Parts: sequence; structure tokens; C-alpha cells
Amino acid sequence: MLDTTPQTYTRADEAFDCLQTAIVKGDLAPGDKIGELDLCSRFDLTRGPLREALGRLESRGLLVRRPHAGVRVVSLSTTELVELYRIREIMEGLAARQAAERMTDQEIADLQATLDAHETMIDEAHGQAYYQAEGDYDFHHRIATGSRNVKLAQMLLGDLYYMVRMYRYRLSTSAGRPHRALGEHRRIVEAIAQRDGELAEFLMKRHINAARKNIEKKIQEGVLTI
Amino acid sequence: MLDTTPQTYTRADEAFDCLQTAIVKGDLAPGDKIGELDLCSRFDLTRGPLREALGRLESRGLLVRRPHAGVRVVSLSTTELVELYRIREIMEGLAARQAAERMTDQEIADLQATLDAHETMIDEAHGQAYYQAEGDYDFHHRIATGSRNVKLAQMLLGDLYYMVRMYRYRLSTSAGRPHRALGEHRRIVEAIAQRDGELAEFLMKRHINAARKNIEKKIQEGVLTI
DNA sequence: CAAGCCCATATTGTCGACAAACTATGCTGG
DNA sequence: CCAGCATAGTTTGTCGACAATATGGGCTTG
Repeated sequence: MLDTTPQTYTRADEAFDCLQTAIVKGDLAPGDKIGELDLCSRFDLTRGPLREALGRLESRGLLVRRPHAGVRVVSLSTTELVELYRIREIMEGLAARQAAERMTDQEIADLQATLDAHETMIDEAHGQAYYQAEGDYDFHHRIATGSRNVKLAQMLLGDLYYMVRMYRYRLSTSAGRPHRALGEHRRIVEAIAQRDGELAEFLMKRHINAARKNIEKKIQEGVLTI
Repeated sequence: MLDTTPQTYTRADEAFDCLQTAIVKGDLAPGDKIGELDLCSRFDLTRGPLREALGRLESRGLLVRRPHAGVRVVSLSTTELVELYRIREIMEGLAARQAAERMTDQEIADLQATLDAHETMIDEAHGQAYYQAEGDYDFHHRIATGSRNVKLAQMLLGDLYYMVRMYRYRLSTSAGRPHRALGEHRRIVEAIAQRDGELAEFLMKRHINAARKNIEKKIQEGVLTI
């Protein structure tokens, strides 16, 4: 009895993916009131699967719903966005620690290779934000799965990352930051390669802390208006 | 335009609550394969709202679903259960720290009064596990909301607690532990009352760490079979 | 002229039936 | 006697229509 994992993709899954990417990419902006019929015609779906997808999105915190009053894309206040980074800080710290204890040598090697690829991408793009964002996402993704902590990875990859990515396009990093971030990534991987979980956790927390302070600064400068 | 919060409870919400409590209370045991029609007749619902509730429960990790093959209550392995406590440790630690910074004096006073009530409950019940469990839940609930970190509270109260409570009835604390746990609670509240966030975080992490080690010991003893 | 109420409309919540897919039983062949 | 396959049955996924409710505009009234 092989676990063939039939993996038949259902309409609801399709709807879920469509909506999630639409929200993350900004096609559905925060605060938008979205009607079910609009969405149906937009993604060529029927209301049944759509509603199921909406329920899932709501449960993940990307949508807010009021009975009989429609569904809106969640709109984070500045303080909520900052709080999100505090959560990321500790959770990714734990992920880094456990990754240092559990990643295979092969995975670590792949991770280092990934960083090399990121470096060339950044050089070619002259520090453009987009590639940095993708590379950053890739890096944190690998750490999360490498922790072998299923629930932790699920929470990071399923909940937090999508919310952060929602606001990513407004959080363009300042010039020169890509290189510095890459350096921080390298030091984290070094710690992991040396199986030093404590150091990996410390460096990861500081890495995300820097990002949080960067955002807080921009908010105080009034550059970032949400 | 007062925000009257119409709060009309929909059938889907009803279904969601019913299922969640049924899972937590153990009426639906981990690993059970549950048919939609069974559930409909059981809770007197129709399949539409039920499916929406199932989607939400799946998204929260309490159910696993395979297309066309039914839905089962999630069954945690021992390692997954332990990993859950590692996540709780850091998240509740953060909650305690932020609660120390942000709870109102009134909330802190209420929290202390709650602990007094717990003490009498434990004495009356001669350390019976059930009251301890309820009191423990209440305590951690207040800390989470007191952190004023919406997302953090949402993750703790919405996701983690229900998974932990699912296995609570098997995790009966050893004799005498209720009193010790209460003592730990008191010290945490003391730290919060003194607005010492760092200490509150430390004590909370140690508190949950103790619970985790307790479980690990029981698993190694073979007492706890999941 | 402003504020509050009432009603029409459009949207959401709910229901029952149809179609597609997996599971299990029985049969055939080696 | 066991293994593999085909088929029947049950369960899930999907669809369209009906009912309930919040929003917004117009009206009345102070």
C-alpha cells in the first residue's frame, strides 16, 4: 500500500493559491473590500470553493470577515507590523538553532551554494530590491524547513511570511543593505555549519532585529505610511 | 456610526466551535477518520457550513485532509508534541515580557486575584488535575492577551493552545505539581507587577521548559504512549 | 437645514442535488 | 492459495437556487 499521495488539486486549493498570491502581490490591496461575485468572475470560480478558500485565508489572518458585511484584506497598523517582526525574531531564532542541530551536511552545502547565487544576483542587479527580497525569502525558507520542527515551519511559512511579504514592496531596503544582509546570512550559515546552535540563534535574532529597527526608523521618519 | 458589531453567529461559526471543542475534549480522538455526513447528523448541520469549518480547522492544523479521501483528526507524534512545547516556550516568553511592559495595573491586580482563586480551587480539589488544567489555561490566556500583541495572542490562543489541550487529558501532572506550578505562576506575576519584562520572560520560559521536560521524562518512561 | 427612520437593493449565508473520485469487495488468473 | 484487476458503492467535491441580513438612498420630521 504505497502512499501514492493522489494529490488531486481541488478547486478550493486553486482558489486559495490564487487569492493568497493576489494578496501578497498587492493585486488586492490591504483594506480593499472584496465581493464574492467579483472574485468568482475574476478567477473563474464558483462560490462554493471560493468561500472555503476565504475561510482558510481568514483563519490565517490575511482576511477579516464580518457576517453579511463582506470580507476585507487585512490592514496592519504600523505597530502591528512591528509586533510581527518581534514574533519573527524569536521564531526564526529557534528555527536557526534547531537547524544548526539537525540540517544534513548536504543541506548546509546547498544553502551555502544558494548564498553564492544570491551574491551574483545582487551584483548583477546592482543591489536592486527585488532580487534581494527573493533571495531573502529563499534563505529563511530553507532555515525554517531545516529546523525539522514541523509546526514551527508551518507557522513561519504558512502564516508569518505571507503577511510580511504583503508589505514587502513598501519596505524597500535602503541602498547598500542587500550586501550587508547577505553578510549576515553568511555568518548565520557559518554558525550552522559549525553546529553552533546558540550562536546561530543569536545571529538570526540580531539579523531580524536589524530589519525591525530599519522599519521603525522609516516609520518615525514618516517615509512609511500605512 | 457606532460599531455595533452585529455579531450574528453564523452556522459555520457554530460548526467550527462544535468541532473544535469536540476535538479538544477528545470526543473525536486523534487519528479518527470522520465522515462529513456523520458530523452533519451529529451536530445537526448541513454540509456547506461544515465544510467551511473543516477548512478552517485544517488551516489551523487540527485536521488533516486528503482530497476525496476524507478528513482525520491530526495525530501528533511524541517528537512533534515536544517540538510544540519548544515553540510555546519562546512565544509565551515574549508574551510575558510584553505583558510586563503593557498590562494595566488593574489587569495585574485581576491576575493576582485569579491566582488566589486557583489556589483555593486546588486546595478544594486536593490537587486534582482538572482544575489545575483550567487554571493553567486561564493564566496563560490572560498573559497572552495582556501582551497587546494581536498576532502573538492570535497564534497562541488560536493555534497552539488547542493543540496542547488536545493532549492535556493524557498529560496528567504528577502529584504535587499543581502547587509548584502555582508557585511559578506567582513569581511570574510578581515580575510583571514590578514591570521587569526580562525576568518575566525568563521565568515563563523556565516554567514551560519544566512542563516539556516532564513530558519527555514520561515518554522515556514509556508511560505516555501516543 | 439636519438628523433619524424606513425601505429597496445587493450581497452574503444556507440548502439540496449532481458529478467525480477514492475504497473495498469480489472475481479471475497464475 | 495468493496476487492483481475490475467493478460497485460510498464519500467527497462542485454547482446553482433560495433565504436572511447589512448597506445606502430617499423620505419624513423636528
